[in-house]
Amino acid sequence: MLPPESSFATIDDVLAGMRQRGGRATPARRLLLGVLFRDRQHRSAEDLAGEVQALAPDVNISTIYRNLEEFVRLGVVDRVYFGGGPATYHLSSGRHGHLVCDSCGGVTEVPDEVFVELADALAVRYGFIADRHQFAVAGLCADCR
Amino acid sequence: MLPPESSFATIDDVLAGMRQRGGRATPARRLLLGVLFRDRQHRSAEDLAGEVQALAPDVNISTIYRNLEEFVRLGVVDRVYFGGGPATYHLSSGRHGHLVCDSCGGVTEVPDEVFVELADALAVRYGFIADRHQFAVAGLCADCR
DNA sequence: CTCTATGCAAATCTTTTGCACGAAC
DNA sequence: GTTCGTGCAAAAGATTTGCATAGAG
Repeated sequence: MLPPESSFATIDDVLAGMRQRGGRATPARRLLLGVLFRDRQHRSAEDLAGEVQALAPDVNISTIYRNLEEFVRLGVVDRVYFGGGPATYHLSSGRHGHLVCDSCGGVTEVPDEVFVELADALAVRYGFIADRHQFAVAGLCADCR
Repeated sequence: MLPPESSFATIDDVLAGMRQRGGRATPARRLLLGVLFRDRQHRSAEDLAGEVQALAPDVNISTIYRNLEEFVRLGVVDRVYFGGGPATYHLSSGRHGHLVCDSCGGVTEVPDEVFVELADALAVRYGFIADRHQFAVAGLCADCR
């Protein structure tokens, strides 16, 4: 019943997946994937662009956006919106939720199990299928309250 | 233990609250409150501006933003961010969560009870105090799946 | 050689801000 | 009369798009 975990374990896996769809393995994609695989934190498109540009200064941010979009479609990357700020992206790893602190902006990842009960209740009572990759709860973290 | 429900039942209640803080009861505020009280749906600042401007065409959208900000601070209005779109605002009514459909964009309000269990679990296990006015879960609604 | 991806610039959309004037108290 | 609120215009931040060209297959 659970949807499968991402089947892309390496950068070349992803690029192979893109080629199957008629896409191409470009240096910009390789670099962006390198940055995404190197560190699984939640980063904005601008952050990611900065890290890619440290390696290849003329990769444009519009290329970053276009490729992130593509990776999200492929299921390689999750996009999560926190509050009003920019979207954040991270490698689609184990299903998890996000606790976003309104005060310090910090993000805590919490395992999926915590949300199972809620997700089931929503399914049963409202016929609503929660997207478990996008769970984000706003509030105050332990440090800030 | 539960924080109190909003103590502003009418437009004049709110304006009185503003005066206590050294603020003023202006026509623009009265109109915006009128629009907010008339219909408790979730609307963007632009939507609200449109409805106010139908009554007073030269109320500027920056005034709408400034007043919404003020109302949020006062606890009169809740601001909720859905996905990447514009923030939505609605009168701070009974505590509730939001189910946002990724497909049709519809918003379903669900009573707070559904989230109590999760909020308690987050508090106990992570020391995280969830903001119950901002609960928003993304997924697919009953109609769209 | 073909067609996709990229760089660059400009456009779009949402929200915020500076400033001078008008209005509430 | 003060001080706060407003309109207007401009700025700011995030993201998207058009177009000509470079480059992957």
